[in-house]
Amino acid sequence: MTPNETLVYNLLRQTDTPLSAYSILDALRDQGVRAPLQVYRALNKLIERGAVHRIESINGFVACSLTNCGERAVSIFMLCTKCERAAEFTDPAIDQKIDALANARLFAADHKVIEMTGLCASCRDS
Amino acid sequence: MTPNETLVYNLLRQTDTPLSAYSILDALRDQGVRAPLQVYRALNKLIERGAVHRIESINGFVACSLTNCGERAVSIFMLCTKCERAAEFTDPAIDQKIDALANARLFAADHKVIEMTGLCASCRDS
DNA sequence: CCGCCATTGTTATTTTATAACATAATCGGA
DNA sequence: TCCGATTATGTTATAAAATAACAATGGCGG
Ligand SMILES: [Zn+2]
Ligand SMILES: [Zn+2]
Ligand SMILES: [Zn+2]
Ligand SMILES: [Zn+2]
Repeated sequence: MTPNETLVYNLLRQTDTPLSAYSILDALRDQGVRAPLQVYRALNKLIERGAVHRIESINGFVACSLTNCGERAVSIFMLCTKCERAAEFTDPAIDQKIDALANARLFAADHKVIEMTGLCASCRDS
Repeated sequence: MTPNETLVYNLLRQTDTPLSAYSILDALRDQGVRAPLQVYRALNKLIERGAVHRIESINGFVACSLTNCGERAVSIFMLCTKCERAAEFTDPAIDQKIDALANARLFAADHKVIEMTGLCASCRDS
């Protein structure tokens, strides 16, 4: 892991809310990260190796909170619109059903995304 | 449906590849649409009523190809990276399993996204 | 006719991501 | 050791996507 990747990864692991690339940049500016590309390059490498996930629906990035999240099964994210926390899960049964749907259509999937937005358990009653 | 919404919706129905808001703008410029906001406003209204879907992973928009796609079940998109076509499906069993996962976590979902990228049936052999 | 409200139009700005190019560090073989 | 290739970095500029702020229009009910 290169220095820039380490900086980005350690920052992401400290939070359970997705960060935008530019907020990562701001947070790391005093540690030598000065340009968006430095952040995006680090993020892309981290994503490639499964250490970080991109949250498509909010243009954010989170560290993977599961072990061995590599391409085994799709990650399912629950994104709270109030506290902004992201919770990551996998569900082999759902994954298998999605694969079956793709196979039935002869679609060769190389990346799968499942995201939900709504209110988390602690935000829904308050 | 307002004039701008009609323009955007009719354009989206003519294609099976997702369009970006700015390519919609370009296509409708000679019909009086001049600013991004006119497109985004129309898109938001169309999305609200389920006539159009946003494809999160590519910042694109497609007309719904199913009947009564309203909030009943989640839409599942297969996005070909070669021909760029988007195919939309629903699968009640998958939808039910995702709801069960959310319920088990006490998460109140108001929007669900499932997207796959890869090669479609016709592009994978060629 | 008048006030209300939804729709539209316009300019400017913010946010997100990449292009293009230059530089430095690393590493393996001649 | 020297060289060439690859990999990582840094920098500036630009493209792409989305929204803010504000003004003007156009029905429509009273
Ligand atoms: Zn993960
Ligand atoms: Zn919450
Ligand atoms: Zn649909
Ligand atoms: Zn295809």
